[in-house]
Amino acid sequence: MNDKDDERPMLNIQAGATAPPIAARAFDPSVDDYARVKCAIEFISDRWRMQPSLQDIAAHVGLSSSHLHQLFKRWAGLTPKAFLQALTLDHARRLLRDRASILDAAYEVGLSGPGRLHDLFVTHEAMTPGEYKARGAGLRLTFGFHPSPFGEALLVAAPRGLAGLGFVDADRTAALADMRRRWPQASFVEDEAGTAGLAFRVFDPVTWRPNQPMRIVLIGTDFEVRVWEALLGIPMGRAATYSDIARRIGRPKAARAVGAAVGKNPVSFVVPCHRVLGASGALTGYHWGLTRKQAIIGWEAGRVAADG
DNA sequence: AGGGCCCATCGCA
DNA sequence: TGCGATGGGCCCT
Repeated sequence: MNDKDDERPMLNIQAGATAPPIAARAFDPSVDDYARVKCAIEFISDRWRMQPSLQDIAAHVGLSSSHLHQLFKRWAGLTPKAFLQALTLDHARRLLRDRASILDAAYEVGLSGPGRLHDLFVTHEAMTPGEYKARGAGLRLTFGFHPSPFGEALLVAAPRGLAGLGFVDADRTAALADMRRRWPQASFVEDEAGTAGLAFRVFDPVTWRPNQPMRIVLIGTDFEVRVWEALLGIPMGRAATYSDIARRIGRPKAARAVGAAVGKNPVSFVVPCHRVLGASGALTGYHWGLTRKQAIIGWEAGRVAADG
């Protein structure tokens, strides 16, 4: 798949952009610098959920990116980017609290059953093995692009329910190609009006109600479907590790294979593959970009806090 | 063959 | 202690 990893260190050090404000240095650099570093730390702590770029932070404290980078590192001992990641990791670890019992509880309720608070209710069905092997032959899929809190989303609908959800980064073509690759034999028909309602429901938490669950269709191997079903048991605002999922589906040593299956989840966001983390709490990977994973996690943290 | 992994170990501060 | 780096095992496509 096209893994566009947007996690490159984002240091745009242009030759001309490095000149610090000379006037500011003239009187009391240390006090001034301290104030700026403090300001930067507060800024990052405040809005790590949005994953501000180095430039955002620099602009906020009134410095060039490279100057802030150097200054911050000198004072805080690590780069702004590293500091942001530390905050992020700390938050992710908190999400993992009670992760084992979370999956157990979900199982007792019945996967995706009613009773999970603050989440999109989902009923799912898997395609038959024959349908899976056909790679979508004879399957009519409609698709449409719609705005979402995480960039433009591509929704793919099968007659029985939502079959695919992805995101647009550079161009729509790439996102659509990604979906076509999953079911090469299926016919794809653009029907924006047809998928608009689905998109609206998926991304507007106000519309999430147990009495009208979201219907999704899971198309994959046996193993993959079991993994995806297990993902539906992780409540919003919580997280599990790859090995937790492996244990949950009765393959305690298959954590790595679980990782691969999670990565192939066709209905991202609705099947919450973003709630699976490495054992250390690190985010480790996301088909639609790690930054987006972070953004979704942050968005959910905000939702949970909002109606706490 | 090679992954969105994990655990044990081993060096460094 | 607490990290980062490494090596070997593991299991599904």
